[in-house]
Amino acid sequence: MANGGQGVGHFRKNQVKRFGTVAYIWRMKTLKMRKPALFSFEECLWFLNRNYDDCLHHIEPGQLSKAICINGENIAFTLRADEQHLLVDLNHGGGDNFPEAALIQYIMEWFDLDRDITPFYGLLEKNKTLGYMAKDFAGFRLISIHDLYEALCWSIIGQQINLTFAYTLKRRMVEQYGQKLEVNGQSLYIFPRPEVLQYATVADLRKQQFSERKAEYLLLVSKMFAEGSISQEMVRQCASYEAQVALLTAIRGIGIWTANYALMKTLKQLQAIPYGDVGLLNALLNHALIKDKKDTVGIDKLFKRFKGWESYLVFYLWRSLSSKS
DNA sequence: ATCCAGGGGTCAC
DNA sequence: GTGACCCATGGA
Repeated sequence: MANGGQGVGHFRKNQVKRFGTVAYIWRMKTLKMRKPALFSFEECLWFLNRNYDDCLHHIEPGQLSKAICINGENIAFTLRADEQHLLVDLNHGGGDNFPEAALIQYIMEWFDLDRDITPFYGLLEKNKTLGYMAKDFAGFRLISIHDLYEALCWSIIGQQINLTFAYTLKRRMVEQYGQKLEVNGQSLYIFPRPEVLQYATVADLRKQQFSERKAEYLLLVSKMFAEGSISQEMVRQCASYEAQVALLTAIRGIGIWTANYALMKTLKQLQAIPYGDVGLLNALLNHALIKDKKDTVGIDKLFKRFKGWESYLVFYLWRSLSSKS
């Protein structure tokens, strides 16, 4: 936690709010985190808000709200930014031992704030075709998914269907099996725990329009996480990146794409490339960096120049698929 | 209607 | 290890 320790909290106000017949009282507190160089909150916020309906956060102009579970406790927060800081408004259901340090750490990891991405920008600027990204996408960061289970479920959901539908499926799953926090009149959801989802049936998920296979994959992964036959720590402790890929792809439903996606988004293995990803391939075609979708030679050639920053290149290429117009 | 979507398993060779 | 085939369903 490089900058995280600088979080300075102070009470802002006390509020009483009513939801139905129940009144909740909570304190609002604002933490300040210094923004690192080459970080743009606006750029990340825009990406999170692209054209999709993500049920795991709520966005309003200039701010981003999310519910998470820290140390077994469900909390919610809202992120804003000023010139030099990220501002974190805490919404908390009670108790004086708010896990501030853990929340700051969460945000640091969410937007990859601990990383000096100067070397990546050096590589970008050297590239004739992609150099524009250093300017157009300045401050964009690898936005992570903290929980490996969630990342794997999300990538299984997203296999071979369009993203709009994928987000629809995720919302159905999360609204049925996840937890909901009502904050400032807004519903914020937390991704389901495997201990809960493991008891769903294929038929349950089929009703939500998951395919039979996907339902099987999701339930298998849920059972494995619930019983501990796979865990984030287990993957983290693998001796090598290759061993991590092997451990994950040994699970039915997790292929090379899914494994790399999860390793990139959760463990931030920057050498992870989600091979075969249609978005990646389309971005490469758009930039005329490959001849066709089978041009693996062209892909290898490009990524070789971005050694150690492959995931960042993938993420920036994905970013290039959506335009702000 | 037709092709595509941020794939993966299975099976033949 | 490579390639053909199937799965399933919404979007454009």
